[in-house]
Amino acid sequence: MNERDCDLGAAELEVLRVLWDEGPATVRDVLNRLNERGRGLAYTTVQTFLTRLEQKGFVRSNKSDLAFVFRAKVSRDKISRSRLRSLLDELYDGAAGPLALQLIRQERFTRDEIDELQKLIDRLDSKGRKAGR
Amino acid sequence: MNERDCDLGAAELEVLRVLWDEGPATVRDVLNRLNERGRGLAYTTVQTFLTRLEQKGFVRSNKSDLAFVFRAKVSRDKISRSRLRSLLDELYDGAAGPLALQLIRQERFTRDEIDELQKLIDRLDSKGRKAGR
DNA sequence: GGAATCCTACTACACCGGTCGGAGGTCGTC
DNA sequence: GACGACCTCCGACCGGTGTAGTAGGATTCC
Repeated sequence: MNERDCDLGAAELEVLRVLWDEGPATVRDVLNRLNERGRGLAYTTVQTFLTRLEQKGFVRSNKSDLAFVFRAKVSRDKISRSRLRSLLDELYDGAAGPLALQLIRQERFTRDEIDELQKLIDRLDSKGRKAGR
Repeated sequence: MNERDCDLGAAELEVLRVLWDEGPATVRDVLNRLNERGRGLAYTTVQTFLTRLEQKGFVRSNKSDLAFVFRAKVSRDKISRSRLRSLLDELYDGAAGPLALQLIRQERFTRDEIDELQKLIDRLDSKGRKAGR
């Protein structure tokens, strides 16, 4: 679950996202969903991705009535954490500071997100201060 | 400079990092640096990476005295921004909030970084408040 | 001047990820 | 009971990335 991160190609991730967003789905479901989004793929391509995802342990399937139904075995958060970690390691030897600052500077946030961030920073702040002296 | 992001493999990035950290360097310099870090590579492998990086526009070289000297053409920040953006797009359709929260929750920060984060949040906060009402 | 050393250029190869096509089952319908 | 619509399984292809070997020019050093 650590190294596996990079085992996920961009297209495979797209497919996984459909499962996250839509819940359990068949090959055809996923295909339709992707086509709606303008991603033109062949049926068998999607199938390939799903079976590869299953081999890699990101997805599991049950044979239902007519077709296999696939569902995600890993959460978006888990992948996100792992990806984030890789990014930090690859670029900053694991230091989170630079990326965090960049992220806050560069991107936009909602009111709620800002409040939540504020809360988190407060916590860090007080903890740091206590430990620091 | 946008799509190019993914044009950078993990190993290529390692090489680029040496140029960021050490400044301009020859193939041998980079090789030595990587070997010090326990990364065992053949001379020609490093050479391949450097020439590929040059073809892709991430690096440029000048023939100096004996050997070519390579230097980075893109900054770590630029790559970082681009990578971060990809991550956001791939996982959250570009929304920065979830990742920011995760980052702050999951990672550790120095006192200075916390202070800096606090400053940035303050700015967001006041701006948001003004615009919000 | 021949050996050792260093550099560059070119080629090679395997693996992975993105993309499909075809062969061969099952099921509903006319 | 043949046809069409689906589904699954398996194999294939191609480009990119990681990794390296070899050939051959230049420099140095005895």
